[in-house]
Amino acid sequence: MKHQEKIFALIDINNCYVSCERFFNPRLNDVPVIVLSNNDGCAVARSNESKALGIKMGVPLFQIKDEVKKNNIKVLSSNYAVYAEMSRRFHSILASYVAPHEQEIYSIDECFLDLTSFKNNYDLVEYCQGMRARILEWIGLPISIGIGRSKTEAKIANHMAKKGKRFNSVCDLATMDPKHRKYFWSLVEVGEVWGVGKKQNKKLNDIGIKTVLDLSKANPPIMGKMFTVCMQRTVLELQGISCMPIDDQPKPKQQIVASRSFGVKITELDDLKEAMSKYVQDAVGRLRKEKLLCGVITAFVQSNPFDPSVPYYSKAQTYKFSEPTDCVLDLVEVTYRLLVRIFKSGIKYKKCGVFFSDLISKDQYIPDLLNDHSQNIKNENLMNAYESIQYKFGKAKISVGPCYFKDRKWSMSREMLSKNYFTKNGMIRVK
DNA sequence: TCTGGGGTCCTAGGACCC
DNA sequence: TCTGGGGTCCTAGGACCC
Repeated sequence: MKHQEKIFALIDINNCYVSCERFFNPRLNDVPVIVLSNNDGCAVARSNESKALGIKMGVPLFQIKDEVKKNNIKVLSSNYAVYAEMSRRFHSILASYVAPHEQEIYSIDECFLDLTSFKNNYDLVEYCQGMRARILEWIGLPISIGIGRSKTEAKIANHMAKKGKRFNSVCDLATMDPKHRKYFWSLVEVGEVWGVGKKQNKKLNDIGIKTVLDLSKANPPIMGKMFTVCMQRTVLELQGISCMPIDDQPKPKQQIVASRSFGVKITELDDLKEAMSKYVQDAVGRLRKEKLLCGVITAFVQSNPFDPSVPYYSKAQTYKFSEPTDCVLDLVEVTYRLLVRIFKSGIKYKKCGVFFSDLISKDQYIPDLLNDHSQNIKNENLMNAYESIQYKFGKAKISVGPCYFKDRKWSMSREMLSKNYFTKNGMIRVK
């Protein structure tokens, strides 16, 4: 049987966080802009003007402060509440183009669509240009679209759509003349391929595979042996054989992590406790939203790994619950006990956090017959009341520990934060 | 002075079992 | 004297992604 050719599109928001900020503040248009990571640490989004100035992805702000000043680069703290709402709208518009099983929400700013059923009756480039125009008109975000016979090829096509002016932001590798495809691929470094990171890039270069074209010509089983099964799949995907289907129903989470670096160094156990309890409450919020229970909790603390003047301190402790839980009181209490065990005085702490793992679905969990189930019911009532109060009156009204008070020592810095342009119902604020 | 946070998957190796 | 081998599960660590 002939291999059934699939068609995928990868749609992403150009310079996502910068584009979101520009939608609400047009004065940021046509000037260099960067958006920083938490704590105003690194540049995680750059406008094209900033990229042209040579600002690299992930570079710490303090290393580029001269360039920022000289070129009058606009610098913003990240405003995830706004980006998340813009992302929701982006994905929901794309959902209107395909059946539910044909859309995969890959990340905050990326989405795969399976367009196989459109290939015979539509000009795909024209169709995708329509999407682009609609997203720009409806939510003001610029996007790029790559089309390919596999997800990996669609990713490369997306890269080309951004780099090559001739493509006008939509690049279709699936129907491109193979001669042209080969030519373009000879110009793209192999490190651009989805799944090829720094280490593998080097290893590939060492054996003479330098471009996408080189990798596409490799022998899949041999590459599987020399590297991993993932690499084998990547080569096959570049050869037009789709190995990764659309994942329209993401698996339930396997772990939940909540952690932050501190704005200043922390030395006191009490401050760590406050910070930890906030992170636990954040993680519990996500746990309950996904209707999961936590079986294992890990708490960790770290000093600054970049400070060469003191030895790096990093410690973690894990606790397994006899019965999985989503009760914030249990989880905070255990975290405190773990924290006491990993705390060492005299250390300047830079970061701490918690991992929840061994997550199981609340609906499928069968409680131990020998345990007292009445406590679970009490806990659930407590949690519901707790969450209702927070929703109605704000998080600062009730919490475990004083962690939602403003201006805690350990709070992260966000000195260049834009407004929250949305209300809690997702409406745009007018004032 | 100042360096993000939240994830997934794969592999190798050890323990254990029959 | 000769001393198997296949399977599973778990964990730590690595690599990668956005």
